[in-house]
Amino acid sequence: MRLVIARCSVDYVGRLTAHLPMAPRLILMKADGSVSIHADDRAFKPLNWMNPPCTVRESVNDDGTAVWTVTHGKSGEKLVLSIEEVTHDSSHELGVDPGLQKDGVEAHLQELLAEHITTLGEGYSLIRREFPTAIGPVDILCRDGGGATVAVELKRRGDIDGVEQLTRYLELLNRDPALKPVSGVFAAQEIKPQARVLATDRGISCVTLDYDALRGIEPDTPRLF
Amino acid sequence: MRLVIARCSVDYVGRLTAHLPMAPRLILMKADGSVSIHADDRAFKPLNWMNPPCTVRESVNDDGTAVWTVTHGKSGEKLVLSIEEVTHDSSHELGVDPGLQKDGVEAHLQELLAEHITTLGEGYSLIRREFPTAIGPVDILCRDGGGATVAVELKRRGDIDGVEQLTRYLELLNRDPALKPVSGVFAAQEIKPQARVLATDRGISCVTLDYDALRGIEPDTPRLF
DNA sequence: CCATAAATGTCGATT
DNA sequence: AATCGACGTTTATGG
Repeated sequence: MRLVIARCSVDYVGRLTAHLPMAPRLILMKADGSVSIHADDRAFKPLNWMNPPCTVRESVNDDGTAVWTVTHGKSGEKLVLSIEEVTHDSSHELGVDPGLQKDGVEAHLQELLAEHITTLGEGYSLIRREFPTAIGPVDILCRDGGGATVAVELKRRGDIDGVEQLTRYLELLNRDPALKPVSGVFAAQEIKPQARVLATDRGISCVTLDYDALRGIEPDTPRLF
Repeated sequence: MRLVIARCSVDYVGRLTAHLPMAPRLILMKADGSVSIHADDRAFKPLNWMNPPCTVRESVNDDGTAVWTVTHGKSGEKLVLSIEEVTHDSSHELGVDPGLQKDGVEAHLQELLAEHITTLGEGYSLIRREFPTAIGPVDILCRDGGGATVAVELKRRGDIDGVEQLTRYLELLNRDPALKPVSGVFAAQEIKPQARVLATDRGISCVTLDYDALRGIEPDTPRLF
């Protein structure tokens, strides 16, 4: 990883055209070949960047300023840096990162809810996760206490488009005489007010999930070992 | 801007839970208060980060390792860094960045299509761009060769939610006796297969736009100067 | 490699 | 504060 602090101007030509006037910035060049140009704000987001795989060509202008041309072969995108005043330039060997362990993303929620399907109501039973349809997999398909089919759409944050998604599934599933009638459950850690209104309006029930609680309790069908 | 290269382990608790085992990384602390932890890959995306406004508290463990606790007051998110071996630590004054000038393709596309409305078909004529409705402006409203109203939704990338958006407009517009019947056109530089399927199922036609071609040809109504 | 859905999405405008 | 739409979205995953 190479860290350069320098006054630079940048031009990007690719999916759009962008220009950065000359100013002091951080140029971050990673071992994966990526280049990103950071100001002292915008949180972790760079002003400009180039994703790998890309190649960097260094040249020198007539007036002595260095020019780095970063090219992304596949897409034809190009990033051109003119570098005036280098305040800092250091390289560091970091090695391969052991990587990030995440817990609490949608996949985990789905696992947990499938394991604790009675969270949705007394007598519920799982049919299957990722139930395939022509327009994509339904997160969870199950039966309610009365044996009727229930389609569950799962989100970490329940927004209006999640309700739309579930609505599409329900429409399709209810065309199948073997499954019909299929009701819908919109389950999320947090459900936005408007999403709740839309869901209710469409006869879809909303369930707010408590991840920590789900993780804490015993599974519906305890393991044998 | 402070750049620290150090062996560190990181724990994030907030919207999800995440853990990074001890390894050498870049810790980037910006003047805006943000903190981000980078490995030598993943392009410009950090392994972990905290957005401003947040506060950093430095303390020292019993075994002498430094612990930085980054707290986001509003959301309750927390980032805890244990720092073992600092290889590099430097600070740099960058000042306020003059900022990025973008010349987007996006806005231009609407202009071009409005100018070349016959791209959609023989005899098409523009009613207006950004036609206002109660749920937001329709990108382009026009008439087809037979004089019937056509609503156009325009995207750079045509995804399924663009079709949903257009569907909502169409439903609304078709309640207006003066406009009815209104048909829909989904126009984008690239249309995803699933979006195309959904659009077709709803009687919405799809048009793939060629930005360069649109820019190259003469306008339908040539300018007088 | 293409298509699709998730993301600690982020970011900005608007209500 | 919530919503909506755009993003050079990026990233992971499954076919």
